[in-house]
Amino acid sequence: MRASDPARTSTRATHQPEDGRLLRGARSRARIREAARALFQERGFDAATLRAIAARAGMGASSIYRHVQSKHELLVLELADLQEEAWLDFRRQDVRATPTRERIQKFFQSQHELLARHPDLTVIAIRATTYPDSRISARVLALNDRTIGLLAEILQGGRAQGDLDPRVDLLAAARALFHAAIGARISWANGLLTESACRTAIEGTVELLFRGLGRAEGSG
Amino acid sequence: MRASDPARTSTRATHQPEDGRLLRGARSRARIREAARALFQERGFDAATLRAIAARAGMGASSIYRHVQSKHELLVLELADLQEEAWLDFRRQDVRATPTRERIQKFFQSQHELLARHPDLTVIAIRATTYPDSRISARVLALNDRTIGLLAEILQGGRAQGDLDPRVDLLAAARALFHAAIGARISWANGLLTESACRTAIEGTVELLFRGLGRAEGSG
DNA sequence: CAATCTATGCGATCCTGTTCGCACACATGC
DNA sequence: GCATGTGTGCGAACAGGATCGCATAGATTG
Repeated sequence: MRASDPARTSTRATHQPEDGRLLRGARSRARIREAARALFQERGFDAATLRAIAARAGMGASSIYRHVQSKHELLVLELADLQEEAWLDFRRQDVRATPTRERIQKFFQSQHELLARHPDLTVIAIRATTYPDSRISARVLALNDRTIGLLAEILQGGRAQGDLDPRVDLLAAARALFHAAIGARISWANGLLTESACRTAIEGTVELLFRGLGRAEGSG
Repeated sequence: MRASDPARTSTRATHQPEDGRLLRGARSRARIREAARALFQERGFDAATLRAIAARAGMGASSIYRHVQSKHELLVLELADLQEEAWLDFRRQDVRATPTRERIQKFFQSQHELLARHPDLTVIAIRATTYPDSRISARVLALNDRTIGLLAEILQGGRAQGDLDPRVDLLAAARALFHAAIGARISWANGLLTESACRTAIEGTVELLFRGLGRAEGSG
């Protein structure tokens, strides 16, 4: 087997925590991530060359692959951080008693606010999911699933309070919301939608799903 | 200005229709498309090298760029054909009098049947939309919009027959359906969903949107 | 026919993500 | 201290998509 496998974050049981090599590696990883983040922000993902990232991190390009499986992974790491941030942001201001629809809206707002500042994150993450046999693809999908899970959790709360039709498949609903939001963001990233139009579109989808498309007999 | 611009399909007014050069070009394009289609099918998009496509088409790799802007474009051409086929297939068996929900379901079935045979088409098309400054991205989005338009048209018919709540934004609904379907297909392409599970998921989304998420007072 | 323009084709080359083989540093076991 | 194993780094090389400059065949003009 090859020496180090970038997949695992090292630190085997046999190693002392102050192993010089591991410390060095950890510092390198930190420098790489910092360089990547800065360059993605400055030039965008595609224009941020791996060699440029490496240079800013003070190392050769190939060395990056000791710590990361692919360039996409660098972005996925950012995405994970940002998603965490969006969740914290949401949870901080979430009140479980508010109507479910509003809670969902708030969540998308939190997310949108952060994503709007990092145009690449959404789009390149989507791109990553189009390399089906790469491990990065699975990572992104897992992140997505976590977001979908949070949405489902909110919906679940709504059901418990009788806000929602008890028959609907909440996970399916969460997925639909999530993917619709992504669709809107792709349009935004491609310049077909302004940032606020994108937000409005997402809001519209939420309303749509909540109102229901079919004519509810007795509400027309 | 450069001589030939691959963007336009040549044939300027000044040229006779039997201009030998243009005929030759047309034949080359045909060979390229055939080679690309075959290799995409055999090996998948990523494994189908441009040099291999060129070889099978009987020309040098760089010559392809006389006729096409990028490798992605070769796929988009396939996608456009396939979409046309899906529409024809749908229209052939569509009966306007059937309930709207069923018509929508049928449409997705038509589409799904064709896409299931060409795993790359959906996924790589999505990837293409993640290169925001390329022209291919816009082409794919335009194709998507056409599909969304067709869905909206069906919904419109439903509204005319009183099947649907007159207040909903049909375009937004069409978009939501479309993007939810794409989301399911990405999962399918990544092996998280079997083909039939993917179809079921799409059906579920349609049902969901039609039933409506919010509790319709008087239906529980 | 000569001069010119245009559509097509080609090989060399570039760029960039990624892999490879080797070297070095540190840690561990004898 | 020496052999061995492991974590890290590097430069060279590879692969594949894209670009460039030049060549050629056919069309057009005079």
